[in-house]
Amino acid sequence: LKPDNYLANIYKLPALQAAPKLLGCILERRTGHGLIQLRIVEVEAYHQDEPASHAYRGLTERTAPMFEPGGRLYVYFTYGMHYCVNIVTGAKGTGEAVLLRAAEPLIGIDIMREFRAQDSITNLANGPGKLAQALGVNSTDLSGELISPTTINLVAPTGPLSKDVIEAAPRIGISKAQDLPWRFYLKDSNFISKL
DNA sequence: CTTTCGATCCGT
DNA sequence: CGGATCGAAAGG
Repeated sequence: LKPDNYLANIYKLPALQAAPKLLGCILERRTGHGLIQLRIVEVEAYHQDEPASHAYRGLTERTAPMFEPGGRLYVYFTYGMHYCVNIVTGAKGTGEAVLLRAAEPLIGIDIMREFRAQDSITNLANGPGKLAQALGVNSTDLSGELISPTTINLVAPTGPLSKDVIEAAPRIGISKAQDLPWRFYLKDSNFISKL
């Protein structure tokens, strides 16, 4: 499979299957200040049949992007000050997405330091709000196309990850469905949220 | 219409 | 552990 087809097939999957496959993929964005790249190390799956998901109560103006075909972005604003970035997956009409929780900075580190007002590399994108801020995401980026030079791009890893470097655990910061182990992260990463 | 509370972060 | 800060969703 070519890299593009590789990702296109992941976008078609249900969020629960797509989530672990997005680990190791490279997130990139071209900003006015230069190129930013990060390696995804932690994600969470959400879908409409489960009460912790924004899509649980059906299609609303806010959650509409989750019901679009896989490959778009679902960006939401929360706690009065933070943005979070999701990759929508699945077919049109199914409300599901993968929350990007943490990533390892690779390229454009000084740009991210500026966006975050933070010097420590391990503290640039080790949380969903921090990750969005490191990418320079704001209200103009709500629910855009994923594959576009003006928004955010995803690049497949050089090779498939072996299953035993991935850990599954309960999701963070939710009050419902806390038992579901739908959070996935790379075991050996130093860039996970909640160190 | 009014109230509640969140897929968070940071400083204490 | 609590404050910041605001919009979506729940409640009356």
